[in-house]
Amino acid sequence: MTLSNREIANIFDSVADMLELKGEIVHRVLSYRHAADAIRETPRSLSAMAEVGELKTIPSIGKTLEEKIQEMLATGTLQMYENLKAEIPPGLTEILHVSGVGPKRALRLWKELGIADLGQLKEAAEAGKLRAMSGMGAKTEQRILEGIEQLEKLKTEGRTPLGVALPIAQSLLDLLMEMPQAVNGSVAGSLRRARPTIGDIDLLVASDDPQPIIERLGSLANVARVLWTGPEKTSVELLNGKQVDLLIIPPDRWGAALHHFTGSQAHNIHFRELALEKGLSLSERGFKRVDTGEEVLVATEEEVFALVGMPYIPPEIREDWGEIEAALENRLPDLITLDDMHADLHMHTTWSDGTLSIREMANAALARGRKFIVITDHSRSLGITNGLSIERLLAHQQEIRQVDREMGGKIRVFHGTEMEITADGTLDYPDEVLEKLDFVIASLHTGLRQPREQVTMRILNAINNPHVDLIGHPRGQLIPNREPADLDMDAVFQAAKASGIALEINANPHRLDLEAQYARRAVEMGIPLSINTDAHRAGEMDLLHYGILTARRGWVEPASVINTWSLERFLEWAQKRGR
DNA sequence: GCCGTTTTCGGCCCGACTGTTTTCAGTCG
Repeated sequence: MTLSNREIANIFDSVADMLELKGEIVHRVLSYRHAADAIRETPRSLSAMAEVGELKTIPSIGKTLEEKIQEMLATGTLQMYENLKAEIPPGLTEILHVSGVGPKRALRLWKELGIADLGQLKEAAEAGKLRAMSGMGAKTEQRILEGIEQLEKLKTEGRTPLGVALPIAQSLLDLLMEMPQAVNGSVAGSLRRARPTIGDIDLLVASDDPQPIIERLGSLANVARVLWTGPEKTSVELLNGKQVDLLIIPPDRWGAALHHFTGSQAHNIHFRELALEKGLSLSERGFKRVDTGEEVLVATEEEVFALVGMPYIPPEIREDWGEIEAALENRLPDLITLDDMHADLHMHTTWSDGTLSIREMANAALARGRKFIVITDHSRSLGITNGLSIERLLAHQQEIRQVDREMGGKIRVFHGTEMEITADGTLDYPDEVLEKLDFVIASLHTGLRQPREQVTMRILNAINNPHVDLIGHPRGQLIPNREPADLDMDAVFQAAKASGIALEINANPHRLDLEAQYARRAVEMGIPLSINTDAHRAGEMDLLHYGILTARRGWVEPASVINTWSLERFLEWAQKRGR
């Protein structure tokens, strides 16, 4: 059984933890961590890359780690890891992830108190045994207990989906920006980069008078308690348990601060190295000339980039996935925006599990400026959604044609389906039915936990059917708690490329599927993408921007997305696909 | 362990906060 990318990344992270506990130099530890992160963000399978000798094209993978990956692929294990596990109790790496416990403390907890896992740490802290150690007091003990609580909560609840955090953050920020002292404001952190899930909500406000703004946040209705407050920052916990960190920045330092707190950390490190090459040391407070020590304040992010000699890099792609090199060479992508979109090719009505009629959905789409839509109710085998029998599918078409006529050309309404790829891989409607439809989506909703070969075979079968135009939410993940299906994405992309089919970026914030790195790979291979809301009610049509954010993270330009095409071009493309 | 128009060795971002110190190590983002 070949190890997956995820499993290999997890082993590298464990190795990093154990090396850190052993007191290994920090840069060696970081090499393993960076490699683990890079592997998680790699859209191709390591085994396929190993076969063609391309492992070293992954950033942070050099000769040594390439060999270790090859060893894992060949043997299913890593001897070095096994040796480390014999030396360091594996449970000890768990307590390394408690906030307030680093490698030094973890090691001392083990050696001096015999604590080897999270449970033992909790027990000892509750019994007040930690404060006996030199350098540890009651406060540290308390902080560790809170850290354990936080970690346990994260395990049960998972991270916060973007679609939950962003509206909360934006509404809090709007309230703070009503203050006369607030000059400028932004969400920051992974939320501004639009990662699919985030930890804490980071807010930045520019002002010369922090206190009133800090007090305002603490007094808002959905704030449960103030966790901590200082002269320029504060942390609060919302009623829903989410933590919000607010930082107030002097307006003349805004650019540097916003850049710093947007990250990612990897982007910042790389960017600062470049700044140093230009004799500039960059921190969240601004630049400093290395030779004279003179401060150079930057009020806008544009100036931050300009001082290091590059154009503005949009926040969504600041992950150190090559954006800095691209900026230096003036080949940043012209990222897609919401304004580029004028079609939605995936939505449901009361014919299956939607809440509005075809007519109501058409009007809702028209009100949002869409020029054409496809009604794609579920197919017959998905009984729980009231999926359409062939007879109902044909009646469905009649009503759609009627609504399309009624709309008088203000918006075009087409007839499609979101057809099940059933558990045995057959498609839910025969070809002679599919060829009557304007547009066919095929999706997996069942059997997502099947073994890799089986689930991949099913999706390839759909891709290879000439009547299928789009694979809906290809990986089947649900954010934050359902993992994607174990698909061989290299095979999926190759088949998609060969068949000319499109792949979806499902805009629903619980899906965001394809995720950014896969979207980017698809574009690189010349596979068309389609960004759709999968709306079951009118309001869900307003979630389109999450799909746009995801596409932007994947370096997607408008031309790669069929929803940006003219009606004529879309129809011509769909015609060519077997009908 | 990675990486390279100041390359194959010697670097590897930067500052703030915390608690327990007696001048700073450890941790965090």
